[in-house]
Amino acid sequence: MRKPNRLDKKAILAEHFLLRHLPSEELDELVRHARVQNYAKGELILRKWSPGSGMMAVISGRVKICSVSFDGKEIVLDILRAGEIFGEIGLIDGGDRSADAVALEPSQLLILERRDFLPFLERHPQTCIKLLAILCGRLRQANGMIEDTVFLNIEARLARRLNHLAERYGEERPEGILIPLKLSQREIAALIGVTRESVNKQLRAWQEERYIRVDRGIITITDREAFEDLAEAA
Amino acid sequence: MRKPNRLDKKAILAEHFLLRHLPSEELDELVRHARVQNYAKGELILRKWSPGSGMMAVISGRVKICSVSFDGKEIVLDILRAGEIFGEIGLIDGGDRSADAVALEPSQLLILERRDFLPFLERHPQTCIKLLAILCGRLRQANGMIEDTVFLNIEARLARRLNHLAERYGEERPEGILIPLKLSQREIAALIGVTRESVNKQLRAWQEERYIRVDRGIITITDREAFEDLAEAA
DNA sequence: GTGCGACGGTGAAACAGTTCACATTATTGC
DNA sequence: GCAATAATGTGAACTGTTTCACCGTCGCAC
Repeated sequence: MRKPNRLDKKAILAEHFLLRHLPSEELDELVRHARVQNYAKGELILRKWSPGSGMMAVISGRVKICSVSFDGKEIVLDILRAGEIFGEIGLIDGGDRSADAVALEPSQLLILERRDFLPFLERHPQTCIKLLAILCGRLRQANGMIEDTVFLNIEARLARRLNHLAERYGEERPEGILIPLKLSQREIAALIGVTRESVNKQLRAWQEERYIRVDRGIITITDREAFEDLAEAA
Repeated sequence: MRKPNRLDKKAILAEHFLLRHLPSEELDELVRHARVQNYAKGELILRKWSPGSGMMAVISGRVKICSVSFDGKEIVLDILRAGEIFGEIGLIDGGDRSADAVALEPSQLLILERRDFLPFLERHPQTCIKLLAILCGRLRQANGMIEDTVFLNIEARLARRLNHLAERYGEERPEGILIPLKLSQREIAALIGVTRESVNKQLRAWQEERYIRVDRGIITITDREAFEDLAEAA
């Protein structure tokens, strides 16, 4: 992966939702401070509780935001792809990281430091408001996750999560909607906070019923209707 | 409860964390639009999924933010007192309400509408950034709640929640730290998403062990140290 | 190719928490 | 003050999920 120069960085920033409306000179100002960094597959990008001050944008690759309990259980709060940002909480309140971030693939990130970005925010209320909107989205997602874990059993939770992934990343195929993420059953389990055995049994049952097809870890939802019912009911 | 006049409203707004730094004329501008409304105990203030556009600040009383499952189970996301705000998500992204809000006591709220406040935000980056900080706090809280429900058993979750309440609202007493909220066991159960029976048994066990004292629904943590251990361990 | 570690599959046993049923004690409204 | 209603207390049965133990298979490294 080659090192991007200033123009590349500007193009990346200009494309991002958060900054799309900014005039060229303003972008230049940000670019001067933006840093690009590469991470290997499996590499820890941010560690929970570490002092955090920057925000990252994913240029390429995939990053999971997760948290691990003292006894090794893992919960994945989100999986991010190119064009998405994370670590914005540390950017804004300057507090410690609230979760780990791990590269799921070789990934390239763009890093904006608090000391550079905060003054910028003060001068750009529009950007500030967009950031507010992003945080609102996160909050809605988090609250939904709380409700799901408290209200629903494994079957419904897994169905909902697969539906989410399908909506967000799904690709239409003759046989159904394909989720183009290679996820192990262990990773899927961490997405909803259950054991991989439970996920295994549920996926197997759904394959029996022809609701889904699984091909080397890639899931295709073949009976979309049945699946939405599952996600709505208890 | 008498109706506050313009000066009262201004005083209320001026006191609020979010707006504390604003010059007097700016406050006047907000006051012109701010509305005050009273709610009876148990009254529904906001309904989940309803179109929401305003933000509310609690002037007096107590408000719970909660969500109810199709089969009647309830989860309480937060309990707010005077000086705190809620509904800011609808204010910012204009989306539907993400939870119910219910008055736990006769409560007086101050309401700021999206159409009035959003333009104001654009002209006041400092206020915008403070709002960002508030959302970050909410997000940290929500993520913590997800971790707790996935990682911890009832004992630890309840201990942590009581510790939180103690830190946030607690009053020092000779016999320990008193949590000055009158909460039924059912309400406490909804705070951590379990049944009231489970809460009852746990509270009872802790009383046996002299970790807490309960007097007509008011809890006092008498052995603070033992309690922090409980909250830290699994 | 061979070995090795990760992944997927599966049943039996254990367990945490819920559900249910009912008794007792507070609180509230009239 | 008294009935109605809500809150608390508690044991027994039940159940969804985890834990554990084990097997076979796949993919990759050397």
